[in-house]
Amino acid sequence: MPELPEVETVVRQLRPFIVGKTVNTATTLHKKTVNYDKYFSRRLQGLTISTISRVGKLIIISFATNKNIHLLTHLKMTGQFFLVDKNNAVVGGGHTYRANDIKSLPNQHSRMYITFSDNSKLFFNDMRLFGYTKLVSSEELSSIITKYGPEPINAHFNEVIEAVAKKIKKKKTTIKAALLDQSIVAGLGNIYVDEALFLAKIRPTKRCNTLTYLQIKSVLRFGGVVMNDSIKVGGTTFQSFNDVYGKPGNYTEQLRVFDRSGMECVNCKTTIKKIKLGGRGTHYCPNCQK
DNA sequence: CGGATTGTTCTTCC
DNA sequence: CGGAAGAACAATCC
Repeated sequence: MPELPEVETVVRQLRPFIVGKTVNTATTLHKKTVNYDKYFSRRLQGLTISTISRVGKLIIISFATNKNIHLLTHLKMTGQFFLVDKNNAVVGGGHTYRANDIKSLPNQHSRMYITFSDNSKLFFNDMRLFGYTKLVSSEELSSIITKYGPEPINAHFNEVIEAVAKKIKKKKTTIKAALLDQSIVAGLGNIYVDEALFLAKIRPTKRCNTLTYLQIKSVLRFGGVVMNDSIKVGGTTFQSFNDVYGKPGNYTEQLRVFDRSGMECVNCKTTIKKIKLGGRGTHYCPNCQK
């Protein structure tokens, strides 16, 4: 599930723990996770982490000692990081999508872990194996980043909102599909798209080219609002997302339509409807959203 | 047991 | 060539 706010939460929590640390060993437990890179461990060994950042939902770890190598992580649906101290205790304890299976790591969902020179560890767990942690050059990284559209939470988003709206207006797909397209705007996923469309009073099924510029800009701005609000409380917990300390985010209780099918609309008490759109569960209020 | 599940990428069709 | 739609990826949970 992790969307931009959850990824941002993870990055902020990992940052003080891993920046400045030096990789002693990297252990691959599942080859797919590291993109079948035979030299994954060898390439990471001895590198000192300088920064951890994020573009959309993609996590980027860079190194002071070799500026041409970057560790890219996409959590996809079920990827999770866990920090373990030098005594092998999961920092902060906690739980995951299965309440008690991170008491000792690695466990059956651990796919890769890094042991730092101080003997602390960073685990990457991923039940469904869609996520990855792979090494790329600076050139590869740049070409990957250029494929991402602007983020609605960016302070300068207003300067590009017209251009983004223009792009969306030209499309014939549903507005939901356009908002999920990371090359148009980065960061929104299934949850925050449904939330933003609710606040903008637009049905997810509406075709882009039938919306006004005002409507398109409205839903883009609301996308920024819901993601910013979510970041403030540590993201949304739904099924599998927990922060690196194993705690759930608190935005779940603020969701207005997502996962609320059959419940009353917070505005008008109409029953929230759930449909399938583009293969994704889609939630909306049939009265508020036109 | 059938159907559902958060994201992205590839394939197929037009 | 390009956009749109749907499948595929894998392992669960309900």
